[in-house]
Amino acid sequence: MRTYYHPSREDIALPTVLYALSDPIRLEIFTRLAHGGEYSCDSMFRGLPRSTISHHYKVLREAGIVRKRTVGTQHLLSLRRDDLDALFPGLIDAVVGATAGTAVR
Amino acid sequence: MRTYYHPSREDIALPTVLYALSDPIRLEIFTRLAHGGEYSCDSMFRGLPRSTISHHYKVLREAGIVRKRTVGTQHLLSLRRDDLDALFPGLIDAVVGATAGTAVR
DNA sequence: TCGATATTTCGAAAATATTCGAATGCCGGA
DNA sequence: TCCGGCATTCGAATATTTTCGAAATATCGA
Repeated sequence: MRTYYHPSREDIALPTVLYALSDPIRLEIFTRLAHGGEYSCDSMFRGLPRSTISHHYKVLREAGIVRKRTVGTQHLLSLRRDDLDALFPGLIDAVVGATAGTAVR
Repeated sequence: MRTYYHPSREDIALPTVLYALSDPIRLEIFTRLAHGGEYSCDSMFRGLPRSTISHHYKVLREAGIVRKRTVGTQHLLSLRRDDLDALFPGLIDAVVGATAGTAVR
């Protein structure tokens, strides 16, 4: 079973997190995950090349936003809500709330 | 008197805002402004070249985070808190709160 | 062990961002 | 009108990011 690098909680830095969320595709992945549950990578996006999506998963994972585990042949993503809420209280909710408006684009 | 481009409220987009805040220098400018008041550009940073700082001001201004007005020979910066709070409730406070911790780096 | 499925990694091209020194623009006062 | 102070803009070097196709990796089931 394959494992991936995940930063530990104390290595999650705010600028890195903000950067990771500043891309529309990543922001969309983030908001979907924020509504709960784990997603298979495959199930999230169609129409974009796999390698592009994979790149964005990596950015989110290395920023500490997302946790990834492998189950069989699938890779499941979930939000590191526990860590993010502990480090940056209110941030996730504010971002998720902000994307609910029209300003996301 | 010189005027600068400022996006109108409805043109402020979340990814752009998050991007602008994802640079440590800009994040620091942001948090200083978030504590209130207007700052002369000059008074904010010493030790870095003016042109570098000026570049970051521009990014913040064009993202809609900062308002800039010219008074005589000085340029004063202030946070567009009214717009940001209206568009993204809780976001400013969450980011400011997050920088209070050690995770800013 | 072979093939199918799910996803990553590599590599390279194009786009974008950062940094700084030098040159420039704007304003007020002598 | 010329000068000095404050800040921006230009231009160029460097670095980083984004994107995608092709090749590679990992796992499961027949």
